[in-house]
Amino acid sequence: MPKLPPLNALRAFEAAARHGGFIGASAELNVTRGAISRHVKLLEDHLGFPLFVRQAQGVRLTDAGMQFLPVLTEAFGQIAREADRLSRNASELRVICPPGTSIRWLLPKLDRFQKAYPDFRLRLTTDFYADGGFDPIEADIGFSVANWPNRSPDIEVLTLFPTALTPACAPGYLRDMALKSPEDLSRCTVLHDPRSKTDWRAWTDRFGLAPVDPGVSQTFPNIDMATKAAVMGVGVVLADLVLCREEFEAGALAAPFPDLVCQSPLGGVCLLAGHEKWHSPKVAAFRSWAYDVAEPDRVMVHDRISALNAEGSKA
Amino acid sequence: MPKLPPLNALRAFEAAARHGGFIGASAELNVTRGAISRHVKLLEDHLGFPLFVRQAQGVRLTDAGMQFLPVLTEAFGQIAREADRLSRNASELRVICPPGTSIRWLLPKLDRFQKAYPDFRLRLTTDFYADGGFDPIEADIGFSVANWPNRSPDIEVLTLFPTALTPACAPGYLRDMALKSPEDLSRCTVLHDPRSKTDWRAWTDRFGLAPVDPGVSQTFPNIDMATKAAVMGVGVVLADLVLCREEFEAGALAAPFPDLVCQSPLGGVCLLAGHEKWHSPKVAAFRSWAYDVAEPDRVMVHDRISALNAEGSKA
DNA sequence: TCTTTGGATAAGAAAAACTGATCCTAGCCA
DNA sequence: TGGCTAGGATCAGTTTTTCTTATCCAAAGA
Repeated sequence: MPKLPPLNALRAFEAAARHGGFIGASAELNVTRGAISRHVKLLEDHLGFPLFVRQAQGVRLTDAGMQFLPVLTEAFGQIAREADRLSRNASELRVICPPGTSIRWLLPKLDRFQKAYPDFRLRLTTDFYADGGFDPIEADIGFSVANWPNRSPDIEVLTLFPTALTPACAPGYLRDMALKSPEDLSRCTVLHDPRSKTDWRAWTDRFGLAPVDPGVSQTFPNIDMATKAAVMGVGVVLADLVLCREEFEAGALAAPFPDLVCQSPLGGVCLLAGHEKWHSPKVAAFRSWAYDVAEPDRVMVHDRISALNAEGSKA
Repeated sequence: MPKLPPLNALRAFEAAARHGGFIGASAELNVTRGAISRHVKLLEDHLGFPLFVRQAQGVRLTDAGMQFLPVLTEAFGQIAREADRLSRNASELRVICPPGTSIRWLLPKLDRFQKAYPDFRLRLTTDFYADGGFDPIEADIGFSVANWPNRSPDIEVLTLFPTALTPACAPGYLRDMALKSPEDLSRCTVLHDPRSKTDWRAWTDRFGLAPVDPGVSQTFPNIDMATKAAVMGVGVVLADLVLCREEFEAGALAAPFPDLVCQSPLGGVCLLAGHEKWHSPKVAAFRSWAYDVAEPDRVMVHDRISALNAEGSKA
């Protein structure tokens, strides 16, 4: 096994050869001429043959030096490029998040993340099947629900906030339809997203009600569109207190049965990633940030649920 | 232009990754575990991401580390192999020498060179047109004559000894032919090598003689064969006092006209090489050795010529 | 001849790398 | 359960390396 010459001397020689002199190399490496001179001499002593011919006006490569240079340039270049690529990769945080959670919760907060961690370049995809995007496998961290079935065992999970559900519609719609009791929902238009059939069932089950069998229902590709339709007065949506928090607080959505709040059987919104990625610095930074940012939502849901429980036991 | 990480740290990481642990690396690099640990940490800090996952029973490469390792191994390998190749190359001394000079002068002395410089592996070729040998252009140093026409100007030359010529033949031949004066040569068989026609002419010119026009002449491919034929009593050769020194001293060759010694117009036997090779350590070693070894021959020819000059002016 | 360019060199200062000792953690084994 | 072991991390102190600063020096050009 051939032995490796002193590496810093190799670098000094490579720079000197590339610049055609020690002065150029000393500028590139931020050292003095003397340092380069000593490095080159050391390397020549190590190799046992000269790399430069010393002339009055500088140096000229020997044949051996001429043969050595391209090998070094290429080798160092490969190392530098790969190190750079890996660094870029490490500073790029690839997040995958379903469209509803993304638009209604994550996106409005992301600029705060960028301010807090300006070194990370965040790439978000909301489309698990995107062509032009990145493979979900390649993502560093993803948003999901806590009780997703068949979760691989070495995946780490952190719940950001529980999913608390209650029917909601535009205030005008509520007035027009005169919604007094859950049975009145049969007269309404129910606005679905792909998850909400299970959730409606959980909601009726939770409060011992008959399944809701509306006259009209519409299905939207995600929770955001269903919610927007509800705000426009199209019908009733099973709203997430957190994801629809803004609409509730602005009065754009009203809850006809504010006491009938249940949690989703799929669990709350959570972050998840494989063990190694989970503990990488960039993902650790993101999840700690996300957990902090979700604090008010966790508190809000918690307070609401406890208040209802207290009221229920009091009644 | 991507920046190069600390090179010694890279080497430490590469060794550690290859050995699957810091202890193996510390053995390979002859340092302690702690040194490897610090190097790896330094590199991780520089890159901004971890290369190893630390576990109770040692370390495991991260994805990034796994991607980095083969690049480093390959780059370091290329450097080490090329350095090794160049070192071997530098220790190989390629000498080109005409057959006569080679057999009659150089070869008998070469074992002394090997003893003096055991690190050099000497490759000698006597054939400028050899197929299996090496290109004369690739030779490090060559033997020639000092006054070769059209010599390229940046070629350095060192004359080892002058070429002093006088006719010579076996003592029996001399007796049988009763050689008394140069004119008697016309009765002899003259033994030629490719150079000797010019030299005969120089010899006759030098002493104001008519050109030798022998009844019989034979031509040999090199001076060694012509000399051997002369020793066998075939005819007369224009002998070089140095190259035929052994035969003269052993009495195998006799000079019919010992006072008629001239120097070759082509000059003495010399070493030559391009400027750069000339000053390389291995060639410098060889030529200084060769010059020393040629000392007795220089002295012998010098003494002989001065003696003749003194005698000539006295007469 | 004098100046400029570019490298070589040496002494001392600064930085780095290394060692040796000690600490720490997780698995292992009785 | 607790000691044992393997393998790293860390720290203080020392050794080595490396760098700088300040001269030299040689050759080319003005």
